[in-house]
Amino acid sequence: MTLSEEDYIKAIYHLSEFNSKSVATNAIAEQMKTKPSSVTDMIKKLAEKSLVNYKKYQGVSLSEKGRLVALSIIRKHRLWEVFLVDKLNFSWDEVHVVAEQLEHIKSDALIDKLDAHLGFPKVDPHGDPIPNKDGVFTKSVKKLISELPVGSQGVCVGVNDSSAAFLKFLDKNKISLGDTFKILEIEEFDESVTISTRSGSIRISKQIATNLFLEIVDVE
Amino acid sequence: MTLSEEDYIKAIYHLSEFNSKSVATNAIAEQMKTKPSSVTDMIKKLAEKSLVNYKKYQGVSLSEKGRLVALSIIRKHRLWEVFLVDKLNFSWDEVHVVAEQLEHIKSDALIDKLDAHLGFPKVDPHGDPIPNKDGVFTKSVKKLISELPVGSQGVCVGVNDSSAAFLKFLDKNKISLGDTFKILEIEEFDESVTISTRSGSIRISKQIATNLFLEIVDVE
DNA sequence: ATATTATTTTAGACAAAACTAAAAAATTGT
DNA sequence: ACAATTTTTTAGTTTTGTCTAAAATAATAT
Repeated sequence: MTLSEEDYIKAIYHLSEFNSKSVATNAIAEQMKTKPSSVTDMIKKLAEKSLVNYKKYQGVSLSEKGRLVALSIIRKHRLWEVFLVDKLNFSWDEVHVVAEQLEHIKSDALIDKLDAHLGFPKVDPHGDPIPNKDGVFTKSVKKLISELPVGSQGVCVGVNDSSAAFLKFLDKNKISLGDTFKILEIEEFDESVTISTRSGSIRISKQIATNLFLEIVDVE
Repeated sequence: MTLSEEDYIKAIYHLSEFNSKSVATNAIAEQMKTKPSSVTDMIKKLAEKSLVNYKKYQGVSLSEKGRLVALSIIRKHRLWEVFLVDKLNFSWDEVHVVAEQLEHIKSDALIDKLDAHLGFPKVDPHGDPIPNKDGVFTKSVKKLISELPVGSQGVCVGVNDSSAAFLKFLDKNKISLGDTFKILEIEEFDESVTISTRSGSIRISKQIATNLFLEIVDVE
């Protein structure tokens, strides 16, 4: 597989991740920052190799073979992200670009050993699940803290309100994207939530809880 | 820099590492497993970018700029080799192929952090020195144990005699390529040598000492 | 010294992956 | 329903790195 082919497969995977229908040529062109005509050319090549299902003017979808290729690239990408953050002390938001290069390194032994070295992580630093060797993974869901029951656990991946005041609050309370939180208790009276963080547990108001997204795995 | 350009630069560096004269087109073609005509084409491109000094029919040599590019690739290659052996438990002889891919990853921050993570190693698992960011490195020399004075230290990188009997002896005494040895004592009477290994110290006969190569750094 | 051999370069072609411009098909608006 | 618009595909180039075949230069041998 060429580097370029792998990038197309990945793009098609991500574009069909949620709607699961066939993907438009234009959409791929936009994602890949290229022209629709180039996309058509590449799709034909991928169809030749039966990595995608393709009929003229009807868009494309990944074949089962293509889906497994996509998942193996995503597995590599996410494992490298864990490595960069956990072992090399990169921050949460710096790792994507480098991982885009590392994901194309071809060596099964390397990925197996990297996986073991990292302690077989289940999610990457953004809270996204890491597929196993056979492409199996637990889907994750992004939810507001206020929507979650006691006992839930997840990685903080986003905010609803990005006002300076709110970000300042987060900073003061040592809450950063990429942190793992667990819901310990929900106060019936005012719906404030107690969450555990690395540095202890804190109580946050309902208003805060409706502005913080957690990425949850294992919820099915 | 293209992947291909980087490979040519590296090939030219390695071919001129010892004789330091200009390198023949044919030699590069052989190293790169390609045809001389392709080499000429690429050399012209590298000359355009003033990475090499080139005059028709006269061979090529790296410019200072080219030499620094070569050393930065070699730095990356050797750091990754250390990572693969020290952190991922690859063995000595498995790492080269994977490192050939990893050396092309473009990110200064990555290499800096990898270097720190590995504890700023001076040599790779083969005993070859790792250039620093500015391309400075201590040359290494390959010598027989019998040629070295007491106090020398180096990585075992090769054998003179590769008979089954000799290799069996090495195995029995837990001597493997990639091990680091130090010369503790040389017995005047029979020129036998005591060396320290990871698992203690052993005495080897002169015959053994004239059949084991160490790669020595810092001898200059 | 010059004929023979070996090396290196040129010229012309090809495959991969992109592009532009134009044609074909599908979708949308009235 | 059909004209206008949008999307997709085709056709023909371009660039990068390779190739083969042939020409040019250098090295060698008698």
